[in-house]
Amino acid sequence: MPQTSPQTLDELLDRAAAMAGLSLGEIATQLSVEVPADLKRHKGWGGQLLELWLGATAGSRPEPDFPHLGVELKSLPIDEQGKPLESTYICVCPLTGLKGLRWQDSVVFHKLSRVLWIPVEGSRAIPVAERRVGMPLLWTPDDHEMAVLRRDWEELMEQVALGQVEQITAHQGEYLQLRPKAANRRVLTEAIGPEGDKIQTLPRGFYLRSRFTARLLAQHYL
DNA sequence: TGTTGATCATGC
DNA sequence: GCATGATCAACA
Repeated sequence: MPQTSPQTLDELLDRAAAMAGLSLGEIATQLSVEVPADLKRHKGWGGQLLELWLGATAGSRPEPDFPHLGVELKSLPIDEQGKPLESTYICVCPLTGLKGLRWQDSVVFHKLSRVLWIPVEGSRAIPVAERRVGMPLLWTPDDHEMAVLRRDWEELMEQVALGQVEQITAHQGEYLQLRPKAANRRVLTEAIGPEGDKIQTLPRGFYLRSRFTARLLAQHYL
């Protein structure tokens, strides 16, 4: 089924729809991929399985998974009630070279402009191979969502630009939050300091709160 | 029990 | 180290 990249949006959506109802084990078998016993040491396994099936190409580049279609793919782990179990990682947060950076030029804006959400059962009570894939949802933020995302982004980025990145907490932001994004707490990257100087700090990433993705799923599926 | 801060794997 | 894919697990 997979490997080649979908040429059109319809082709992508068809492939995604064809996955709905299948278990991760069934998909893995068709792709000749081994299923890990748990995800403790394979945290991105599910997402990468979906990428492989759907023919995503972007790899680790900071661009949408399907560049020619302008579509970002996100797997969304859900519980037995269909509610997201986790926040959703979007992209790293730039910490330097921020002069003149506008919302509409940001990676967050571009990645969230069109997202193909694929719910996947994520409860740890369900063996990984038995977790089922749900109906895909192609989503574009409506005006309200976009306005809130923009406000969150602008508030966070203003603090970053002002050298206050280390004062930012994951409590901030209504839909978007800024949290550590690194292999571990010893990782350092360059950022702007309080005096406009250069400092070394933990890399941060933008995440979508699960209460936001929960709202999104409820709106479109209920 | 929900969230925040920390962590794991991989490719380049 | 940075960017991708995320989930883990301690704590409020």
